[in-house]
Amino acid sequence: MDGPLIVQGDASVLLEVAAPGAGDAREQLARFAELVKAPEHVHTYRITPLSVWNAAAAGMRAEEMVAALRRWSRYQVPPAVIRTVNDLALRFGRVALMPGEDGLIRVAADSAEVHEALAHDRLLAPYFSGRTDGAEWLVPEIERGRLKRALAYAGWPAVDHVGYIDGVPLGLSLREDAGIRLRHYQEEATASFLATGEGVVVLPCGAGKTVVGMAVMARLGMRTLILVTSVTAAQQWRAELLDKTDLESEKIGLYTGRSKEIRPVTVATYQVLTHRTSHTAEMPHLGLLRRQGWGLVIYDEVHVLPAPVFQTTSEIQARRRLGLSATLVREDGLERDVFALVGPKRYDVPWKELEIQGWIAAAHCVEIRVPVSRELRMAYARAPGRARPQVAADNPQKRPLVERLLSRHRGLPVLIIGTYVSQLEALAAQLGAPILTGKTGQRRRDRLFADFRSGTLKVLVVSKVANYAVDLPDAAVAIQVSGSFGSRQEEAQRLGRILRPKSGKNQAHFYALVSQDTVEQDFAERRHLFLAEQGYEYEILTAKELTEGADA
DNA sequence: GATTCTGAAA
DNA sequence: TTCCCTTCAGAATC
Repeated sequence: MDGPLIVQGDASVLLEVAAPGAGDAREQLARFAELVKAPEHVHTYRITPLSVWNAAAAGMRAEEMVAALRRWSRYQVPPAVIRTVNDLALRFGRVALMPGEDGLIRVAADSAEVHEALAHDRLLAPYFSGRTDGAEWLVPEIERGRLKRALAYAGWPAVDHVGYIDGVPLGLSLREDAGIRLRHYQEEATASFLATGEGVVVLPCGAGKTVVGMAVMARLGMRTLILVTSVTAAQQWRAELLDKTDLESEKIGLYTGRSKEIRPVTVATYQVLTHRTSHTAEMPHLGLLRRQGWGLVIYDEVHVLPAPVFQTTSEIQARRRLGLSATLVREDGLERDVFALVGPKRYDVPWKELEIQGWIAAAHCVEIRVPVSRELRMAYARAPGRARPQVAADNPQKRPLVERLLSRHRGLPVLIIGTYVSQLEALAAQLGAPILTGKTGQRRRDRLFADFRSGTLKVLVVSKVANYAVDLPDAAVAIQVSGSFGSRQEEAQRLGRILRPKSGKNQAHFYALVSQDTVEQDFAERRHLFLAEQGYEYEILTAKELTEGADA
């Protein structure tokens, strides 16, 4: 009677963090349930259709999910929850899409009941009004994507056996002679993607997602379109391709605002694809995605894939599609579109596991509750709701704590990260550290990065550029002095800045400074979700405890 | 032709 | 709910 899980009838699951076996329980639970709350002692997970389907797509069976609940549950698992898990997991794959003739695909349910359910679903009616062939529906191939999306929203995610068209052949291979080898998890990720030809591979920052992309390209040997979030990321993909594969430089093209090269391997920004001159104008570059010849489309950072790209993606279901991401979490609720149109999750690995194997650094995460002076408390109370986050963040009592942390980690490279430029500018001036914001020109950026990398510069203050700048050097310590509206993605990015393996003790430190009893504390709690999801424990300290602890 | 600036969009 | 960063195209400048 001391299991770490409490499974409730509404399909929510409570995890008592300190209970024996909590670590193992979480690892198994996280494969098929979604974390929705993560305060100190009891974390709340929810079993959702999408969480179960993604687990099923990644190879987890219904019995394994039920067994995990039974094994770790403190009390008897409610039968309704077992039914829910079984029902959801078994729904995945009850409907199959198969190749047909005359530009049609066949849609088959595996039983009369499922067939009945589909036939009466209003979301699906538009697709099933045409021809049928016995127990199967015949749907035009062009509807393949929209149908899959509708099926996912209707609760019957389809397994797609229609197959893919091959792109124009393109020979390339990884430079194995130069020591470019796949790590075992990269090998597994590549294999699980290639077993189908669509889907998402989830790996932490710094774990070599691009290598998985290149391995897939090499095995397929076809022209490839790679979609990325920024010009810098595009340049990095090209550099990586040149470094790790035998592709010649003239076969790689960059398609951005500046250059419009279309080559056998083309790296394009999402932005250029979705750019339009006015609200109503069409998107002149979106056609790049539809061009003939691509045998593979890679969606880098698929968790930020913009909505218009989904639409076109639904039209190219006959191409192989690989999504790469550090997290499947989206803040806009389009997870189901990623699932239906790019594909389900094919592979992920808990960050903690990579940490144990030494592929990423271990992270010590601490939230420090900073007291709020009377004056600030008054200003906070008077401020209109929308101004409060900034008032709360801009707490002068954070500065001595930052200094404390700096002296504790003297000699290590430290990033001080925040949201509000004015706060950061003041802090940088007080600490005598240089600051990098969006306004900082590329030349100064390069110089700061170089100094930071070489170690002549130990402390760098950065604004939200830290969320975007892929060329920002890694650090061993991150101190977050303000964060925006509880974005889990942001937390993931910022933690990713310190996770690259360290020489010596493979240990990184992440501090979040939060004004006590303000909205900042609520935001922080939401952001922790991401960390807790990956199995990181968050230590919560008061400012007093921090100062006393530092002396010990 | 390359660089730098601008506003708009997201 | 915000603020921030980035990108794009087009125009101006050398």
